[in-house]
Amino acid sequence: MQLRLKLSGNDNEKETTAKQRVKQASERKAAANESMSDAWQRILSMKTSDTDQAKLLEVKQAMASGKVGRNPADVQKRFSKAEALRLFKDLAESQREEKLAELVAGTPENYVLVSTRADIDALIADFKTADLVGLDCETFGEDNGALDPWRGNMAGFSVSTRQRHYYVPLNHEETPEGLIGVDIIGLLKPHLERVKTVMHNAPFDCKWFYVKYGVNLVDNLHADTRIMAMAFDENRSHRLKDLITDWLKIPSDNFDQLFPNTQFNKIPLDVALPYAAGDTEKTLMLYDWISQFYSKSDDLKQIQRLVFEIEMPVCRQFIWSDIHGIRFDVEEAHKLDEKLAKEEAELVAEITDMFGEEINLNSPIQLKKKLFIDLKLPDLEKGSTGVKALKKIKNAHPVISKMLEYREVGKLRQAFTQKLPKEVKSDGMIHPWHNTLGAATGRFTCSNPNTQQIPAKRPEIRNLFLSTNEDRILVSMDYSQIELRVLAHLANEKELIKAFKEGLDIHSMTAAMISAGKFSYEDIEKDKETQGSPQQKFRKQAKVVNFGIVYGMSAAGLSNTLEITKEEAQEIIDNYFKGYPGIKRYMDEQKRLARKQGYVTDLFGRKRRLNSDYRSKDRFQHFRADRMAGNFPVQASAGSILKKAVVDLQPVLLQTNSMILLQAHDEIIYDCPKNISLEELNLIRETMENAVKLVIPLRCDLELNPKRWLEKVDEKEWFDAI
DNA sequence: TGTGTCACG
DNA sequence: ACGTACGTGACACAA
Repeated sequence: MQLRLKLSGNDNEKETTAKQRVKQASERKAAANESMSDAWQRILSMKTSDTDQAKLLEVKQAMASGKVGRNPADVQKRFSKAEALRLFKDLAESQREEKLAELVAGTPENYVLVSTRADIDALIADFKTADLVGLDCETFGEDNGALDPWRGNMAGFSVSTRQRHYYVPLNHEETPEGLIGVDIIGLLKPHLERVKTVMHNAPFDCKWFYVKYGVNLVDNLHADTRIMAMAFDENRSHRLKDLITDWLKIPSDNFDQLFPNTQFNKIPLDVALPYAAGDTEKTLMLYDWISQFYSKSDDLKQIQRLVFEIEMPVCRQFIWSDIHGIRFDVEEAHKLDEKLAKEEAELVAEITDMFGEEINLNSPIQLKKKLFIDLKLPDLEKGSTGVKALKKIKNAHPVISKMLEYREVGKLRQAFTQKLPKEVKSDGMIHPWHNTLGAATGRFTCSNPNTQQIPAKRPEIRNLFLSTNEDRILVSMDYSQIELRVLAHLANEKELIKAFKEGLDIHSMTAAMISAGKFSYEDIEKDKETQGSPQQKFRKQAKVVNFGIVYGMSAAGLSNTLEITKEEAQEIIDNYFKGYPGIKRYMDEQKRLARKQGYVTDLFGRKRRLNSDYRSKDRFQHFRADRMAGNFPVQASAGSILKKAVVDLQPVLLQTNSMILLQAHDEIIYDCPKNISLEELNLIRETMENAVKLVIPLRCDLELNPKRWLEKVDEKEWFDAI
């Protein structure tokens, strides 16, 4: 076990100039006159970043205790900060080697490196008696391929039963002789697919096993400790290492510190064993640690139900979604990108012309200088060059509207037409990573790529997403006004409930409310499409208010977005709350609860813990927490309703031969057979609508996109033709 | 690595 | 003294 690190280049080999010789001579003189403690005092009093300062102090201590010493070649020179930092590297390296040696020497008796056929049999025997097995795979690959099962490779995986902890090497540079020619996966597959497992960040391991080896770990996945931890405390780091250190008080090794810039397949097996098997042992321990709390209170029992009845099934469902992926039209994407590139180039030329010089239009610093100093345009947003700020000064100079166009085109290219084709894997599909419990509110997040932020206003990007094949169609179903419906239910706001029950246009309803008697609901409805009418203006404002109120918007905030005075904004808010007194009551109650209990909950018992925010000395932080307290139950309940729907949908998906491909908070994109019947689609729709019983009904809108996302086909025409 | 900007619900 | 709309992820720039 020897890991070698590249040593930095040898200074002596460098050519010495006359100037350097003079400098060295004076340094030698200085060095002769300066004691080490003086040198340290000098160095430590220099202006240094916090991390460097910490490093320097560590070096000073290590030198004092003789752990590290000056390089003989440097002794003649004056001791410098640079030399001290070089010593830190040496120190870190020797500590690392020490640590690795310790790790290997301290490998527990019940840790087994699987290196023979007999070891595999022992593992299988343990599988047969294990109630729960911890599992974790180690991966490697060029260019972040270690995070991508469609590009990288699995070095091996670890398995923990409660008795023993195994590391199974699959693709290490070092192959145990006893495993040459042995079909390890083939032997273990039936057992891996049968045991109940627990993993930390299960989607990662499940995807690797399925994509690389066709091993299905999804169906028997019992628990994901990352999800358990998130439900237990949404406000902290959920890395296994951090959870183990903070909750179980067990120190844990950090891979990057132990193996800087090293791929896992290059790691000697005697080190890989304690490191990898350590992780699965800790995963099991973390599982047990969290589990013991579930019986401690009703709240925690509710959290347990949330995890095992909602979160885990949803997690499993979306692992399949991501593995399946969504087809993407690379060719059309390139064409679109070329078209946009032309537009962009023209805009850049025009803008450069108007600016009189070439600047980087993507640099806020350069743009700020150009607009507010060179062109002396009014700076109304504290130096911001964001869309909002630019729109305000649109009339001050013709270049502004060009800038806005450039921004739009540039964004579309860099974030979508340039980026998305790179995400297409060898199977022609985009495989996003849905993190089913990614947001503190319980909502999903999505990455690589984030399909939740594909432009919705311009159809051309969504149009690049295709149905899986000729026999399948895309279907999208989105909950109509789910957050406002949830708010009406939670707040028990009679007017809002009535409006939803009668199927009224909710924004028009609010418009009538904030017009304070000037217009009735009918007045607004009659003229809401009339360009420039006060009715239309009120409805537009009402839409902003309906959303804003859920976010805990203040008069200042509303005046900003509506570009009205604070007084006018306050009046709108007052009218809103006068019209919907239940909402005011509800929001105040949530704040009160949050301040009293330190948390608020959603319809499913999901919690948002805000006590640390309220402990802050910063009063702004308290107001922020108040807004979160008001917003959380609404956002979280809506999100949880969708998750409950996903659980309820499982038999329906089987029955209708359908798949879920994507999710965007209040919307699900399905892959369905081309010959799916209207009755079957309605079954899916009704399952979503009936996920929970609220005082008002939930409604889902259905859209058929047979070939391309957002390319709508009329329902009636489609079924008549089929 | 942090900041600004902007895409989504 | 000030902040003044919730929740995200991705990119380019600047340090």
